[in-house]
Amino acid sequence: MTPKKDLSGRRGRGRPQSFDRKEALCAAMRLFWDRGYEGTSFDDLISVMKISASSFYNAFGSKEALYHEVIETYMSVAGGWFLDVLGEDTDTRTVFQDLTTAAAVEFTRADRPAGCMISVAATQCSPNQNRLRDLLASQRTQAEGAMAVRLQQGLEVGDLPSGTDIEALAAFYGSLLRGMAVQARDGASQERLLKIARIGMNAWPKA
Amino acid sequence: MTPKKDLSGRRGRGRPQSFDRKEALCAAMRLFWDRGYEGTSFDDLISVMKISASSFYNAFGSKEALYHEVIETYMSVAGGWFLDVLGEDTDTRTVFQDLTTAAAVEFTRADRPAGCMISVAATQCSPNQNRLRDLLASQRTQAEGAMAVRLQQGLEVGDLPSGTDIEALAAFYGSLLRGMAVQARDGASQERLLKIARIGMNAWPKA
DNA sequence: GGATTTATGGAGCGATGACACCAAAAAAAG
DNA sequence: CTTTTTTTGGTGTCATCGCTCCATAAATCC
Repeated sequence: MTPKKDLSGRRGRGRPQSFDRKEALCAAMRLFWDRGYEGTSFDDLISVMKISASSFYNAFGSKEALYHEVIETYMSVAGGWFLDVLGEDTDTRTVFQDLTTAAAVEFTRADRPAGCMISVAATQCSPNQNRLRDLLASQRTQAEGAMAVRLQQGLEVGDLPSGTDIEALAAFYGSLLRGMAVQARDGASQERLLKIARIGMNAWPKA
Repeated sequence: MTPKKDLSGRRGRGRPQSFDRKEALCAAMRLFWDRGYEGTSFDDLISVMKISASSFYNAFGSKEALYHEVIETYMSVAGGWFLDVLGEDTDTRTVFQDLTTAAAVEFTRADRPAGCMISVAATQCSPNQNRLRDLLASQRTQAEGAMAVRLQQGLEVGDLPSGTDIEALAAFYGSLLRGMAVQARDGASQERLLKIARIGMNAWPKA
């Protein structure tokens, strides 16, 4: 019988929100991106979001609910390049070349935390956070699935040698991207990542 | 003027330790490996180590000191295969082929947590743990350095085309291994990792 | 205007985190 | 034996965690 509070920030009757929901969400994203879920404390969150504890729960429900929203935001904003590149209208090899070089660039942007928020998140965590870990793992798997789909198209069009193991190739590029994300977190430069990307393309199947 | 308590478990005068230090260390390793530093609570630790809080501090000093010991243990025990393979007396390509396939095997052993404890650790963490994060990052860098050394030897012996960018190649295989470690954590099978390893060897420089 | 609805500020809560203290226990040294 | 040294069990501490409650403020609806 809970009336299911509306958290989406719609305008209506009562007192209006005194902060910008999207801004707060982005601030939270940066912090989660940098420190991970467990490494980000509640107090630090409301501090960078510039809201009070009550406003926080009123607007976002809970730390975990906020994190879910942040992931969605990340996927559509900061991680949007991924699906964009996969959707490019060129041959399959060029798509993956662009994918790896774009990763090198995106993982080392000065205005954002290094690496990919999803790739490096919650590979180890306390048992309380197992649900979150599984969610992130499934996001990673989905990303790989999207690559596999594009590769499959390439196979059908003849961009790849028939008999190519699509799943394996997707897994390879998935591994490479995740590894690059970790390297970026460890401080690797863009040039370094670009070199890795270039070498990674040498593994592209020969005709 | 602190007398610097001896924590190494030597035998001497007083009451003897009622537990096996190495066993406790290995139990701690498994837990840290599985859950990471911040994800592992003190109470869980002393529980799997089967010792009391006092014994814990008496024998290991602190949670962080224990973690450092665990890392050393990991490097010499569970991660020993890495330097072993790098030290193999064969041509450079075979060494790296063995390295990637060994990683696929070691990352998916049924008797241990999946992936590499160092590769997947503390890429995101709270500011309190920045020192630990930097330590782990430097361990990862060192591992890559060891690969670079072996590649350089290969270059000098003629196993690699002259002009090969050694640092970049080491970075590539470093990325690949880290990515494989994350995949393993996400539940990838050994077969899958072996395929990734095989594809990764296609990136090996052509003469 | 008053009633209603929603957001805010501030104080505080229970649980858990890592750790400290101390008296008792168990060994070697004399 | 006594003394000395070290480990152990049990309890307590202090900070932080994520979260809740409540009175008040600010908007809309009638």
